Amino acid sequence: MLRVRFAPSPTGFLHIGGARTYIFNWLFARQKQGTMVLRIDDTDVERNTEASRQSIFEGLRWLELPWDELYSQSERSALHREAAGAILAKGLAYRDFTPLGGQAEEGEKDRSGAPWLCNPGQREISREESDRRAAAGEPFVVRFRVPRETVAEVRFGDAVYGGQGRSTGDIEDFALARSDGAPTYHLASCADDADLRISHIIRGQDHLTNTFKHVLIFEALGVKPPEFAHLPLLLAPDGAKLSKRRHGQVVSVTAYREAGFLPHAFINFLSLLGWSPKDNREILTRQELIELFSLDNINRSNAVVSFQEGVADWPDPKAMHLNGQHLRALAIDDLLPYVEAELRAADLWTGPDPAWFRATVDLIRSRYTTLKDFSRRGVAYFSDRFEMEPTALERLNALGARQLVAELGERLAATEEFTEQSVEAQLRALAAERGVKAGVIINAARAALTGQSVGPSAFAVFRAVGRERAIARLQAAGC
RNA sequence: GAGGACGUUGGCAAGCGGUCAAGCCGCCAGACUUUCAAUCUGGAAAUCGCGGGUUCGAAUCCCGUCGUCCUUACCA
Repeated sequence: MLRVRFAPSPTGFLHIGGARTYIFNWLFARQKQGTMVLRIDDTDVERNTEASRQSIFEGLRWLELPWDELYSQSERSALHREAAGAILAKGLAYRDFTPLGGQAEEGEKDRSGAPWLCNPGQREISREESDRRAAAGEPFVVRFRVPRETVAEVRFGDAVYGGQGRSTGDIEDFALARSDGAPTYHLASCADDADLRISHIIRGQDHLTNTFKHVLIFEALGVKPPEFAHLPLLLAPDGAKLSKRRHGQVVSVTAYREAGFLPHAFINFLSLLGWSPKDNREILTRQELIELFSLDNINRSNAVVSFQEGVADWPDPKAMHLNGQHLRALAIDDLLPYVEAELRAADLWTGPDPAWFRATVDLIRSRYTTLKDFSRRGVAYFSDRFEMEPTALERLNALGARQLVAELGERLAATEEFTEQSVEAQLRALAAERGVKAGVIINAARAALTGQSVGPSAFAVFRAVGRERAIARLQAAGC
């Protein structure tokens, strides 16, 4: 049974790198009929925040990619202590009584020589002495006894980066438990992965070198290590790792939601960062993504998210393009709920006639790229609170267009029939009578009806706006 | 400093020893159109980080070098 997990630590909002990791795990799990585990790695009590925890749930829920099981590491500390105790009992770890800060006291770490491996003498303390000092209350940190005498190299295979090996002489005696008894990330993570029977660990490449330690822990626990797949990192345009501090909101998942992204379009965009189906296809449905996803097709090089740094928090242009594509490709009925939510959020929801709403959304969506466009560029369709844009004003001011538009309004008011065909006939008749190009009135009418110089076919706009509102707007534009 | 990973046009990304190095986004132009978008067509943009080597032939193999990133905490 395949089981994967996403294990964020709640120390900041959910960023797009984390979201991509979750997406890859989810896709893999769904493809293999496996289980998606969400585990909040909150072992660092100091840095955890409830807001961050909520941000993770909020972001993940928005993606509409549900997890199957949920855990919090803080609720499993008994398991972690037990694991640390077991490794210690086996002699594969030892207590280090070096006072806290013993290393860092000299200030800057000495980077000029061989790497630090362990504190002198601590490895050799006998079990009896160790037990005695611990019982006496002397503080200690539990360190893994990296088997340098018996094992020359630690190895593991990575589905993305291939076979990895590292000399035990390059692996320091890392901590398993802190002096307050709390487990470290490495221990808690591995103990949980073992207990939760995680079969594949798919995570960021920043953990690639940590994996040697993890392999050691799994083996010490008497468990076969899971399969590993490390993902290339996501970088900012300047090549730096994405960070909230430096790059602001663009790196947070909620920023995309607020920018009017369709969850799936965002997923599609992220799935193409560090992975590709290799067959030129890019606009992919969720089902296609599930079917096509493969660990083998994950790249090894880091990918840059191309947002405009400094200018504004503007998403990657390709993400925008993908969103526009999905906005058009989605079955209209599947799109409606998103548009309704957007209009409600913008206080533009008036509970319109479903058939009208459906037709109108379908009419205008072809030139929109985000959900935000419905509440901004689309205001004139859903409310009367719209403003005349400068370019629209130009249309109205052309060649006495205002008078023509007002007259068209009067003629429409005098007729009962109001269809795209009837309006067009009347408009063209008016143009012919006045010796004006129909286009002038058409463009002016669109401007009067929507406040914009661009938009759908003007006659379709008449139908969408409706007879009463159209007449009123035409006449208002006349004066 | 040490260990590791990576380096194909502005971004994503095909390519895995053999045509003028795919495709997408973005950019420019044309077509279509009552406008815009979409769509279609065309264009500009890469000495495949750099230097050696192997080979009849290298982005693809080898060596070196530079750059970037990761790890090197009682943070995850």
